[in-house]
Amino acid sequence: MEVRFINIDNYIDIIASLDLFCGFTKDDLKRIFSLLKYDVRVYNKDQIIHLQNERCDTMDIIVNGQVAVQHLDENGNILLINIFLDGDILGANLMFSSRNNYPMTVVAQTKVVILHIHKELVLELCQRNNDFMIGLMTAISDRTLILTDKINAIALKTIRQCIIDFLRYEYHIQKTNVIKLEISKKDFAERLGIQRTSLSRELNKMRKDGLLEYDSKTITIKDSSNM
Amino acid sequence: MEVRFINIDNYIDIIASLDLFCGFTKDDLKRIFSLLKYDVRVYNKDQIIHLQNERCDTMDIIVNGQVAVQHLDENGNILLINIFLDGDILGANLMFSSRNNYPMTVVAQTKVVILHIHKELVLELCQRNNDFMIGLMTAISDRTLILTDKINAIALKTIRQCIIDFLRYEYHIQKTNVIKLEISKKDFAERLGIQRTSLSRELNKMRKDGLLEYDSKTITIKDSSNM
DNA sequence: ATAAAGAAGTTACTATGGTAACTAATGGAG
DNA sequence: CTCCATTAGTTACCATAGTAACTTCTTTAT
Repeated sequence: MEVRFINIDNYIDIIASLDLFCGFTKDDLKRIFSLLKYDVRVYNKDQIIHLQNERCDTMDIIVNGQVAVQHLDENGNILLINIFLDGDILGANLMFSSRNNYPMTVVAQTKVVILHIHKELVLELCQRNNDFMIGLMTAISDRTLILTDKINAIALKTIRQCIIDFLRYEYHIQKTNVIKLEISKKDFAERLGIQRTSLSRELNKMRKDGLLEYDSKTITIKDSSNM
Repeated sequence: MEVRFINIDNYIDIIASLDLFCGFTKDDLKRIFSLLKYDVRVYNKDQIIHLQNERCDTMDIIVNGQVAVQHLDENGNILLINIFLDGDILGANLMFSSRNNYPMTVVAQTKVVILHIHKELVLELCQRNNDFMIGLMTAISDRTLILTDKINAIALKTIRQCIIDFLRYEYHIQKTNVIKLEISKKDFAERLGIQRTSLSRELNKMRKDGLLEYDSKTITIKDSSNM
């Protein structure tokens, strides 16, 4: 559970390259960050970065690595909301909202370097630079879309419908009937918030119904007319 | 399906009283709105204000009335996301996000008066007044909380768990075991995204299990230890 | 006051999907 | 290369909740 504290200088190039800071020069950033209202920390894979209900005092920028935001229930069932990557921002919405507790759990998916910027510094950056404010606004607005997409993806749907929606979406992206799975079946199940065995069973049924074929790495759409 | 167009002057007092416009005088507002990048419209109960996937070009302020944001599936099943009231803002997130189609359906719950402000005017107001921008930021941030709350409320839960969560929350608000229902059972079911009959059945089971009593207006918690 | 509409309750039937308890396959680490 | 851990697949069993087709109770409008 090691959390290493790290000097900002090692990361100033990466930070300066983020869209959010495009209105600042490296020297600006060095000066601003010298005010010390930030931490850079390293988290190991599977380490919890923020627990649900934990108070939020910092805006987090992922400098390097992958972070999962997930809903957990009391039995440990997981619904993955989204994976965030290098340059993505977490907690910005909680900084400006009327409540500031993490509504979900944030977990490192890989080794992750995170820049935690304290609230006062965020507000200062907003005042100092309009592009920064607009950038934050966009980040927060996009967050609402991730959440509505998630609701649309899971609400009122059977497992089969979720699978079909996923395949439709991936067909649209990959432009082929042979959909390459970038994630494990286990992770796919978590993404839909269902049991792995239930996913397995439904894929099997769909194969029997002649809708698709699949192996561990791909799903091949056979009959798109009935999906 | 009548949509009446109305002059802003009738509503300038109400608009000026909204938190969002606290940084503007009535004269400021009259001058700004004279630029004509807005509409005021009246919608009747049950009229659709924005359909899912419809493009969003305006930020909507509810001047008067109630509006429901809901997820609909292909069979017409409803999951109510939230009810918005006088002074609430809709679509602000879509204005700043990288995608701008309504992810859900917006329906008038009562007769509603809505101020539709066009994107350019919103951006102008942001530049002109920092309080307006901060106000928008808060509105959008709070929207993410509504959505995460909704996901937490329905994801991975049985009907009984949803009912218990609702009662716990209402107990916390109403501070009595006799929970007054402000909504119909039908609406309650929509809020949980379930069938009305399933809600009915589960309430019945919970009564048989000695957890609660209920009638059309109230639910009385009998055994909070097992909830 | 009464009809008509809407909300609420009931229940038999059924499909969906979670649980548990396995076996089989895959893939790193040493 | 082979162990061990992780991931994947299978299936019997059962609980949950949707569907449909009713009845009964409330409102509301005339």
